[in-house]
Amino acid sequence: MNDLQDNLNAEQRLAAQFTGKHLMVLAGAGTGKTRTIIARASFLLSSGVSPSRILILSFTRKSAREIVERIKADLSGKSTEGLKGQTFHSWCMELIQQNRNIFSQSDFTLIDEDDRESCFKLICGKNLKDKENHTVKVKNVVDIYSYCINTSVSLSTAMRIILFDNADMSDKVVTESIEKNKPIYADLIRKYIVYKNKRRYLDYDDLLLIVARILKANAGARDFVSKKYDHILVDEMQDTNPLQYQLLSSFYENCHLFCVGDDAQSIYGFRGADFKSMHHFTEIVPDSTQQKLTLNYRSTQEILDLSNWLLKQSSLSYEKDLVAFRGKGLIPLLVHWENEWEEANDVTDRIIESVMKRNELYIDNMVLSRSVWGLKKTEACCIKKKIPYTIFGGSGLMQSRHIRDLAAPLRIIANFHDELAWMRFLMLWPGIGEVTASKIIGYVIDKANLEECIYTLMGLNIPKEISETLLAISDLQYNVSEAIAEALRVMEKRLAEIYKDNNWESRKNDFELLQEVALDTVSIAEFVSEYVLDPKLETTRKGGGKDEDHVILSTIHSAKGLEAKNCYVLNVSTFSFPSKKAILNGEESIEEERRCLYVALTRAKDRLCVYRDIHSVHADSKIQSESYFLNSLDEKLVQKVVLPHAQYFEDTFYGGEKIDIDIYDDFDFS
DNA sequence: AGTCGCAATATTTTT
DNA sequence: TATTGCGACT
Repeated sequence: MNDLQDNLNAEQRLAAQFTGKHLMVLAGAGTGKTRTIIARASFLLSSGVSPSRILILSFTRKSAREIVERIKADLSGKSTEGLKGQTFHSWCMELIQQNRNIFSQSDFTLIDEDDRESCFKLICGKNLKDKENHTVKVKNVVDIYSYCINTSVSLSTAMRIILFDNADMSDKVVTESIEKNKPIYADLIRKYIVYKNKRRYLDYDDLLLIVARILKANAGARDFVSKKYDHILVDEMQDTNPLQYQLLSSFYENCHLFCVGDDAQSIYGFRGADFKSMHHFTEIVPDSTQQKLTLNYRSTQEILDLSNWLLKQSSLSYEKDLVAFRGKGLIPLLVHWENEWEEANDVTDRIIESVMKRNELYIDNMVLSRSVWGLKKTEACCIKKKIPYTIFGGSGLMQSRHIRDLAAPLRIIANFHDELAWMRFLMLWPGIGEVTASKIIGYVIDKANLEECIYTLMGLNIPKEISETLLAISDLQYNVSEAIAEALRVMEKRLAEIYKDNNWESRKNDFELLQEVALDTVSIAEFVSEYVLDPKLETTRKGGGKDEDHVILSTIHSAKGLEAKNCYVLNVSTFSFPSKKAILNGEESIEEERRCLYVALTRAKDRLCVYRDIHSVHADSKIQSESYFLNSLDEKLVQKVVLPHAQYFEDTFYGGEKIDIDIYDDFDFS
């Protein structure tokens, strides 16, 4: 065979060279998941399978891209032409576009999450109240709708999970409230579906839903599409939701599934991911086999001991007891701080130490946090100490307001029926708010073509830049970069005004980046639909030069699949692992938080630093201190470090139960 | 009636 | 730190 196959251990080789029909590989963290997928791809290619008949799917763009990149790097000799790694969403998008006769969708506009929210806002109107006179939150409506689509649960169930899954309300009260308000939500959702239809919008969920439903219902179509592939390799299987399962079920017959995942790393429950179905894979999928990978190559045993301990505290049994191939190493540090600046300062000091004293690279250091917000102070310290960094996670550049502002006129050119784009674009200009914008849209949306729209706009008493912008870019359909430059030329003055107090200078630089990215696309229409699904700019927020060595600051979610010699996990304190919200949401959410922390801990290869507030053992409430993950931490698992400022507070450390009493109880003030 | 500016506020996580 | 809500002004 070749080197790649020889370097596998027995378990990995068994998986990579599997010759049965379907296989589910249950792989613990760091056990060579990606390596096994690559070896599988390589094995298939060597056995004569054409690259175009192998489909590689993953849940996130990052992991999909990474796998293909690594395959291409590792198999540089072989023909990997046509081998693609996609997200479920981009794959479905492609199927819909390439098979218009099957899926009957043409000339649609794909809308992203923000647009979807705008749609619902439009439908809900201002200050919509429910039967109990609470304001209906648009975000909640979106989440409920999406949860229904992705998991096939009933509206009531979705409402219960998103709205109410809250420990202090009695079940009866919750059920009553749901029954009372259900019609309101049902109505909004129906209106949304009608609205999307009218405007020819598809949202993310529609992409999966259309493909899944049509393939399920139509045997001919199913046969036709599934015969395009021989092998489907699915990474991060634990993040797959019921809708995606249904989608895959259409391929059981004609394709071989090769799925890889780790139940202990399932952290997308909020999107309907259902890791438990991984355990039942052999029951759900006919003709399937299971295979485990248990030997960890990434970390030292001390790091795994702590990670294993964390899972063992759970009431769920994950049956994970990772063993380090590399053997013994350094004990993880548990660093205590008094305030978050001290934490950020210490992290960046340790990074400098790694680079200066141990001659490591910046990229050997990774800082992990539950939320993007939690990285802020560390980012500030990186800037101060001139440490180059890249941030992963959170909303990327394409989500940011100024980019969407500039993209809005381009969207209008691509499809002048795009009401949401009109709304955004028109409201940029002085004197035009929601009401006037709607009025103007009423004038233009039913015109026969774009020229007539622009002509109509010129006749209205509104800022002339509106028609000017559209006119300037209307013949640049096939020169996207130029179109952006032109739109910017007309709009710059206004944008500068809007963002003058909000780092206009750095936003201005983003526009140049946008132009650069646009060079790769052929038409505005293509650019618009492509950037919704795959905003290529998501990780370009850098504090250094282009390909310069850099530290990675990442949310835990975005760090899945990554690893680094030194990992710093921020703020593993009482109020944040698990968060108050998760505690309120009950057992399932708490377990998801636990898995989140598990993912973070298992990223480290050599050195792991876990940070926490020195006051962590004191909690606001009993339930909080009881569920805190590091509560009964075995002291042998970590080495305790107390930062100088926190030392002052160390005496107040109290590990026992906190009892609330009324200190005025003994007095009579009546 | 509609827009704009200011003050208050609440922060997961991703396609 | 970005968004939202409210009140004042056109």
